Amino acid sequence: MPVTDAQPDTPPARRIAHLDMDAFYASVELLRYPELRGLPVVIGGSRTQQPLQLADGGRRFARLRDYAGRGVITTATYEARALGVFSAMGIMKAAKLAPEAILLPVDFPAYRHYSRLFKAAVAQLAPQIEDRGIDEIYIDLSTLAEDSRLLAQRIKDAVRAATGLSCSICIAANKLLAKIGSDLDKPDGLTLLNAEDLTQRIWPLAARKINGIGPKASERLAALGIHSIGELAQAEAGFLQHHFGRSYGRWLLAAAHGIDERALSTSSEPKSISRETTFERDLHPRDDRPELSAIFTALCTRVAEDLRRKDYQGRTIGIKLRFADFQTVTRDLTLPAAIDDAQAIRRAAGECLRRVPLDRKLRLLGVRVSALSARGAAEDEAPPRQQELVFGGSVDRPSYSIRRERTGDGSPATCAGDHEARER
DNA sequence: TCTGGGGTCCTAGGACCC
DNA sequence: TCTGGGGTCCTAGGACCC
Repeated sequence: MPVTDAQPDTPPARRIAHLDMDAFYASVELLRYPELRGLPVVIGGSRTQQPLQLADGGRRFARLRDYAGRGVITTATYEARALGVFSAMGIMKAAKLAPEAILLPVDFPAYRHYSRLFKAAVAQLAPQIEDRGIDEIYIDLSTLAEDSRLLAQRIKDAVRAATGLSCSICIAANKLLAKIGSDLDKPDGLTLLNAEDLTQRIWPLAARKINGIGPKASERLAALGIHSIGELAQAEAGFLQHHFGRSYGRWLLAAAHGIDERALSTSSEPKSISRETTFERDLHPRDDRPELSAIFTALCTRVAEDLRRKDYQGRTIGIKLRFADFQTVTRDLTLPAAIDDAQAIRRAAGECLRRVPLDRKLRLLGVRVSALSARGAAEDEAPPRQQELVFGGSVDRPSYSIRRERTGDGSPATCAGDHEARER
């Protein structure tokens, strides 16, 4: 028999690693402030004070109890987590649990620097990498020959050599399992999962541990008596599809059985660029109009700077408002051509704003640009008409329909197409 | 002393086209 | 005029992730 490549029933086994840096932001800060090692330290807050340099060479750090404001915790060291303090917790709440914990401001440039270092170190050993944010990646090891444990240890060593930081890593058959596995032995973990581990090590875990089952879905599952991944795996397909829809229901069951065929996505383009801010105090569109107006314009300016820096422009401009009661609304507007300058963004965002009734206090304002394209040919557009830029006010230009404008300017293919349609 | 900021993806309805 | 249907674009909201 000639050798063929047809082996339909046994696809080659994949080896996928998930690597997650341990308490990443906090660990970077400990490199800078080694005297904080072993202490409960949290990173977060919007206006957190920098450590104070003392005359004797020492430093004075802010404590959680000193904080007043609306910030949340971004990262906590394991010592702080032991006190019940976790990511996304309001700082004021965390201060009740651990008033003496050290509080440091976030320093994204520093974290991005270490992020690049660890990713570059891994890429030296295994180039097939999917970026999953600042502190985690997937790595496809399928084409490498080396033993999994040795490979994982080499990757961990390389990350530590490049950054001085520890990470947790899991090698499994797919992204879903590798992601769950990297959390099993944190910090500084090294976990290998094979097919037999599914029932023993995965099924006892909470369904919430599956990437894609969030707070809402896990709550609904719990209401149906499903708490663990194993319980989810035993559920009837029809039952899950009835309660969660066809698509999500099917996915839930497959995930619980450890099935995940997704390939790594080794490159991607941004889909949107946005800036938003939560105010220190709630602002009223009428009483605080000048302040809101200034914030709104500043957000547009920052988005425009981001676009320029990254060489993108966008056709869809959107706003996000969060009222004092936390109700959130969005409005967006698609323009005939992509833009990237602050004034044009401000005008379009202003149009969006006029479609929201502004009768209540706001806590957040955001501006987003999507439908992005690389900045290039279409840079020379007619200069935008001057208009008064006021927050939510009546601007003397009438609100306009983009849909009308688009059909109005007549795309070349329209007429011929119309005829053909009527012929039928 | 409630609840950050930057993202992605999905759903669903209406407009519009063929 | 109603019937029928598929496809795309736009908009709004929501779940989820880091």
